[in-house]
Amino acid sequence: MPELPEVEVVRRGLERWVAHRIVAGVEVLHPRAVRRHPAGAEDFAHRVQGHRLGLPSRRGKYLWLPLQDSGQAILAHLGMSGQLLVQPLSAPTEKHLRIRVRFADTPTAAASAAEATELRFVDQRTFGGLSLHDTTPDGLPDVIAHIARDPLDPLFDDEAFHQALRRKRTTIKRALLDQSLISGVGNIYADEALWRTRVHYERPTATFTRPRTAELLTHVRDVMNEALAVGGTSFDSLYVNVNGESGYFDRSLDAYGREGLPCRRCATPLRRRPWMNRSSYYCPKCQRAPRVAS
DNA sequence: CAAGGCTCCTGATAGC
DNA sequence: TGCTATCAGGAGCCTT
Repeated sequence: MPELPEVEVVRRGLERWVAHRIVAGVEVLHPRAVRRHPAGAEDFAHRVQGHRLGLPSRRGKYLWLPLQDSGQAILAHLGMSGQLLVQPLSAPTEKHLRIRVRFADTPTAAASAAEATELRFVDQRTFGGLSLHDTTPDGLPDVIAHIARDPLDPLFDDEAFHQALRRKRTTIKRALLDQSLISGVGNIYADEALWRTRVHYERPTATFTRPRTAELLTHVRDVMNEALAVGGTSFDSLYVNVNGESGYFDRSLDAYGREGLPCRRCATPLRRRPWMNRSSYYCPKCQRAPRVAS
């Protein structure tokens, strides 16, 4: 379940291992992996071939690789289970390999042919994918213009976010997951930030005071930065960095996945509630349910 | 227009 | 043993 910290770990890996390399060829092994590329797999492969990759960027859970001197970028979303792996050419084909990107060069002059690497998009549940898009003057792929800046973006506007919460007629967890208000937050970090702020997931956003919004944003940023520092959250092999390694933040989670376990603040057993086709984990004592509007 | 619900997908796991 | 049901969930799209 890659959210902002996990995607940022992947972005950093791409920056180190594939930036500035020239694409020799692209092989699409599953059409669903390029479903956001309307012209299809063949068109995608053809248009990427021969271009040099620029520095990878990220907004929220989206990341993209600019194609130098083309005004276009390869946009990637990992969905539920997507992985971007930098693998030796000799590595066995993964069971869920969807797209393979070969390069014209080798990473260093000293690297032997056997050590040369390629980029692989592997995705078990096929919610993720790659696509090619024009970029706006500020370098953003045009199809994600509606995605808000994320809380780690220096240009994220805290006051505008607060005002948006005040205007909305919805509840706080829905707002945190609304990528057009704040991007990069998914189910795990939403539950973690709400637990830290002692706020119930169904609190109406219109009740948020400016200090409470500020506190929530601080906790969102803290939990994401702490996760980033240890390589992200991994429950299994579905989320890994570009070298196939797992992160360690799952050991630090206070709410998510802890149904029945004692709250680390007050020892009350945490609860899990079905919510929007997923689950919300919370402490029934620290995070009081809001009074139901009559 | 805003808000909320539906749907895509595969594999692990539980229950019978 | 082998079947079915359930769960994981991001975000585009559809309905209300």
